[in-house]
Amino acid sequence: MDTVSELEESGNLVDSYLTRCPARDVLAVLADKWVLLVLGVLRSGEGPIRFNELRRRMDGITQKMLTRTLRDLEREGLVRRSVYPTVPPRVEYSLTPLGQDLGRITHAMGQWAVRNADEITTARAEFDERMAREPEPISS
Amino acid sequence: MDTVSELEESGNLVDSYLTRCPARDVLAVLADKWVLLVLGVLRSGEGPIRFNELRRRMDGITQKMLTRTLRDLEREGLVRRSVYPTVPPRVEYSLTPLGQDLGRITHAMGQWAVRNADEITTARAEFDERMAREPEPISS
DNA sequence: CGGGATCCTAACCGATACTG
DNA sequence: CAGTATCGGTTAGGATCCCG
Repeated sequence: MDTVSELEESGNLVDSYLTRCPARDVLAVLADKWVLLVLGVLRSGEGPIRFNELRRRMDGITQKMLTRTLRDLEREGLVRRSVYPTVPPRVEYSLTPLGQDLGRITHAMGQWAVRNADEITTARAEFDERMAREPEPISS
Repeated sequence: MDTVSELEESGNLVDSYLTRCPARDVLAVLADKWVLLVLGVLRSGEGPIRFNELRRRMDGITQKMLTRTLRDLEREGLVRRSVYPTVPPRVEYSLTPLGQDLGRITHAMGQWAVRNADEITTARAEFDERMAREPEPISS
């Protein structure tokens, strides 16, 4: 019962995350573009991924942000960090079962973004052009 | 076959939103706690919702952020804004079909956060305590 | 009622340099 | 390789006042 479509049925809990509560705090942590991307990369591979490999797979992230994001995810129990004290050092990251569970949902979001990117880009352009023509909202 | 290049050459599906692209830009917009919450509130109701009603349903958001978030979502074609030039003014917000589609996924994220909030809170506490006891990472 | 316009502060985050 | 530490610019966003 982990799929999005099945989860969608459980509307009984009636959005209890909309008010200030621990669940909403969790949601606030997930609402981060780097978090979404890191989860995406980690779940896309077959096994653990090393730090710089991870970084190479994510165009645009700085070392600082990747470190911080991984640390946060590890703290939340979504990512496991394995250190092998060799030289040079070797640190591998992978998703915990909890992280894999969440990864299914974030991956669905990513796929949704891919599918609808064009439509959204178009909508954005139309909106901007409407605003350019009608500086003040006209009441029809 | 451990390397990325080999994985890519083998024709494995690579999440196309992980690299810089329009889809990733879309994802970055969705990666916002207010966006997630607004979508959650809009889809929870049965019909259009007025501005202050929306605000009341979301504990903690300021008028400024709600206005900006709604404007962004309208720009992306996810939210429809209907103005009735009565006095006092009446402005109603609702999800477009595209917004409803996305709302199913974000709602799944919200529900996931509700289900796993306790586990994450616990993991967080354990992590913090481990860091307090082991200031330097121990290789074991 | 549904915002817009300002001011102002905390935080974010990139860039850079250093380390085991 | 996989980070930590620090500086500094930019911004997010809260608080407040105002308006049609």
